[in-house]
Amino acid sequence: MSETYGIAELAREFDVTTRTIRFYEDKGLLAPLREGQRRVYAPRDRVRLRLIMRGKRLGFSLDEIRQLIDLYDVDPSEVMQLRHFLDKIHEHKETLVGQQKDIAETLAEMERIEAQCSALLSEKQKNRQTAN
Amino acid sequence: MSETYGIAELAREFDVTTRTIRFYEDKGLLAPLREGQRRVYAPRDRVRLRLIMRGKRLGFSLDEIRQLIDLYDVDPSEVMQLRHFLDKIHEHKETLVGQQKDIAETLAEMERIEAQCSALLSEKQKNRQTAN
DNA sequence: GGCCCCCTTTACGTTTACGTCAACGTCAGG
DNA sequence: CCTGACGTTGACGTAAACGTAAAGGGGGCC
Repeated sequence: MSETYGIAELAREFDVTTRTIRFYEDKGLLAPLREGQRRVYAPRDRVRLRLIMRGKRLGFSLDEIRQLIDLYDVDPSEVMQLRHFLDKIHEHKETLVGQQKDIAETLAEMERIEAQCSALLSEKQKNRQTAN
Repeated sequence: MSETYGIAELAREFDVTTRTIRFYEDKGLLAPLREGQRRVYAPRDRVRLRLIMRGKRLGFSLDEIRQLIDLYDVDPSEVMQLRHFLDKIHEHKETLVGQQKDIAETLAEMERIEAQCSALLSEKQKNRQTAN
């Protein structure tokens, strides 16, 4: 029995508004089934939503995110575009590797500043000790 | 002799428009000197611009980026806020580590898909071989 | 002097990613 | 039957991050 979800349920789980979820549907990022009017979300929609959130945390636009998650369910029978598909993956990979580098650099600097700052702090402490 | 730069010069180097650079100034991310009307950028402004671009690649808002680069030139004499300062650094570090995780996951999936896809492609090639 | 290039400010336009009503349907509980 | 929770579409509002056009100053050079 594949589980299903209501829109409010997903909204709560991912800490977004229902408006947001509908917006993503408008933009073609989600395509839930309908029960009459009401949207019914399958597990795959939930997975997609998780991917969307992850993409957002990495600063991608909804358009880029759509391209990204479309990579997850390409029809392998249409191999006509397989090369092109691999190219897109390479693009994304390069972007991500670039981000890894940016993060590593930034983290290094953060820790440099942090160390410097901690040193200053502990020196202040020592001064208070000797002042006693 | 500390080198200086014109706005167009920096714009070319970082591949943004002059409008963008002025916009960053409006938002308090840059504060170049003036020679009459004209903006004159020192090396530290150039460094800041580089930090801005890096922040953007990581998906931070200009506001977050301003907070980030403000961390780089805090006055160490004002140790009153040293604790608070360390806290901010920790926040940023956590965000970055989270992003690292997100990227690692995404990259892993990309490579999974890629491998799967490559396998399919080479199989196609084999079929063409046997068809000959 | 005329042209070109770089610079300036002011101001309105645009895209993205939603927020915020409004106005209405549906179903369960009291 | 009424209320309240949850859902729907549609339309307008908004903040961020610039783009773009208008209107002009100043300098170099041929």
